[in-house]
Amino acid sequence: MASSAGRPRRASQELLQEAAFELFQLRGYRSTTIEQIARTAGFSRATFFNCFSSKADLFWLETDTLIAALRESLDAQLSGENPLDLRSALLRFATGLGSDRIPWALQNYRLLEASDDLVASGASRALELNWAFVRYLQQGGSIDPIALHAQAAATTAMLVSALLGWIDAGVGRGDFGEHLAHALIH
Amino acid sequence: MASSAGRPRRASQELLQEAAFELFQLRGYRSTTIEQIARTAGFSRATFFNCFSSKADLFWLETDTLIAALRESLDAQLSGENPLDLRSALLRFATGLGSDRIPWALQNYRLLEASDDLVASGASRALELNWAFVRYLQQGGSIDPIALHAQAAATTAMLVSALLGWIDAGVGRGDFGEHLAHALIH
DNA sequence: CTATATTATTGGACTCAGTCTATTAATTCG
DNA sequence: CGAATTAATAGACTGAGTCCAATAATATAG
Repeated sequence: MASSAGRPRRASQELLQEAAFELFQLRGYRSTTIEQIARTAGFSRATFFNCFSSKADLFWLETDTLIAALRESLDAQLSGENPLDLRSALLRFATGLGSDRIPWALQNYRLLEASDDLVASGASRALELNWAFVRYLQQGGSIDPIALHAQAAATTAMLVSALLGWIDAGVGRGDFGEHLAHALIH
Repeated sequence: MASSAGRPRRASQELLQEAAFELFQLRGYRSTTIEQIARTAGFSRATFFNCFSSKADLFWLETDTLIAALRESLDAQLSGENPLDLRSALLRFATGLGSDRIPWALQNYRLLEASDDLVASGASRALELNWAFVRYLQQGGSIDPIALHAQAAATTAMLVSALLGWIDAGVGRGDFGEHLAHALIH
């Protein structure tokens, strides 16, 4: 078996992330160096780059799995009998979403302002969502491609806007689905 | 007079930009170093940072003046007698816009994919537009703030989507206003 | 038990962006 | 001519990200 050969793994994304978030809260994202993160977790800088390809990727770890879940949910819709329209499919996914499943990175999204690489990597996540929505709309009725891309982009923007607004609402915020329903016009 | 004292300026943003775009087309954005740009224009790396605070700022120079023009146009609307709604105000601005006034950077927006700092700086331009739209909508009717922010975000996204689609349409593309009218739903 | 293959960890060198400081060069004004 | 002012520059520094060579820890084959 190939998985049990060679020197066993000691480092993991989770261990590094744990150390990183502690330091981020202490000194902020920007002034926390990769060297510090790695050493705090008990590893070397080189090992950090065995687990993550950048400091920003570490930041988005949990968010990426949430996005993957959303994409799977959309795929499941499409392969079902009567797929919902995009708006309804998003609302269904959002309704099941408790405050406790929101990634640390999203809860602390204000950190984004502090660093260029965070903005860039955040934007690339938004673009990934956008492509998923484009594909979803393409499966539905055949619209003018310009309008289709515009609608996907609008949906992405409204989703992100709603998410950040919901997070800003603080601990007393209700269900995300309800909040999203207000934002997703048409 | 303070403007005529001291050593006269030789370097300018325009000179550096000219050299940069030539190199970008030759070797791409990422593999063109600031040192190369500065030396090609006949200056030192240090002087580059007297004119631009980053490599990305150089890229967006013309685009920033276009955005400023749009913002002025919106401000003029708001201070007039009967301000148009946001959609109409954007369409009016877009209609006067010929292919020749599109910045080099936007025409070559595919370079964005090559580099993180370009994505980040592009995203910050989009956010700037978004804030302008938020302010514009706030002057109009008083809507639910969630819906207002969502609509501003949607408008920003549709505008960018339409712009890139229009650029992709190539030399035969018609007026931008017409293209934008298809994308700006509701 | 020993040799070997395999994989993880590490150190170190390198490039480039961006920041900062001190120095030098070119000009105007008194 | 000298002083003040401002531009250009060199050079050192930090930190991200890449790359490679060396080493350490395991499994397995002989």
